[in-house]
Amino acid sequence: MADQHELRDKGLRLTPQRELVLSAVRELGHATPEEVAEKVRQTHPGINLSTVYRNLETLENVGLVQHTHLGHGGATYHAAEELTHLHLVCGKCGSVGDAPIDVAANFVQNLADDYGFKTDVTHFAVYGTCAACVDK
Amino acid sequence: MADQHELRDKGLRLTPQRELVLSAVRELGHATPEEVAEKVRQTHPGINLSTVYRNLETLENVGLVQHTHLGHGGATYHAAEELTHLHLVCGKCGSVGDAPIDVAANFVQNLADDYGFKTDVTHFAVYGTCAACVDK
DNA sequence: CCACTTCTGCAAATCTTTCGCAATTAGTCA
DNA sequence: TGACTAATTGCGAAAGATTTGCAGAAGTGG
Repeated sequence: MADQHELRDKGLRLTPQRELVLSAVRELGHATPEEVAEKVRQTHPGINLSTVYRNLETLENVGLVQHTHLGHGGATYHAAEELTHLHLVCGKCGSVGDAPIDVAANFVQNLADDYGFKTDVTHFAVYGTCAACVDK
Repeated sequence: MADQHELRDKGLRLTPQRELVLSAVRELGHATPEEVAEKVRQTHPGINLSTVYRNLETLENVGLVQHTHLGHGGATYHAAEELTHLHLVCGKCGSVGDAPIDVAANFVQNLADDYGFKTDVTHFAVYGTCAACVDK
């Protein structure tokens, strides 16, 4: 019911596919369109990949989900309310770690002060080498 | 001649295509493989896109160029010696601004201290809204 | 229940990047 | 300089990801 309201409040139609895509994103935390589709197929086997793509886009337009680039081609989707962390992508092992956005507070402030740039800290991935790989 | 040395010192063969790809990257500053190819075609019309991709990869392996993800699918290449800035990508107008890496020094330090994560600050783009678009 | 508009499924089209292969070419050495 | 060997190029095909056009199906408001 909550779902129904939040989707319809945004002016969207309430379709099973749409609901499932949204809840898949919420359950998965990080997820590529492919992964979302796979998740949705558990309860709705016939769903088409195009539908997943379109719904992710639609949900993003109304602000319920957001995507992040973790480096390669593919985007990764998150539920909007869960976007309280940034991603630390290790170039060696490929792991994706999280860190609270607070660690970037200073950085964001610098960019705002010096360049008038309003940083969307949840939208970019941070590249580097994770602790485990640094030790090697 | 300087070029010849730097390429051969890395154990690479000196082909016209290779040299042209490298100088195209240097002249262009930021460039997608497609843009590099276009630039190279000005003096070497027959060059194949595959060759550009392969040379970019090769040059990256020996450290003469590097790529950055500015958000969408495509990678953007830079000459290694020019990588002294990070990229501020505006989600509204699509502009790509530069900022010296110093503005991130604090941020990088935080990640190192708290997570043992060694950040490659030149490899990621920073997303947000540029000053011009914020004002609107 | 009807009419209207949005969605979905499907297939084909794009776009970008990678691969296999045969022909070409740079670099090395006699 | 003339081979010889391995790296490199061109080309076409292949692969992967995302988008688009359409016709039919489904939700929405009246």
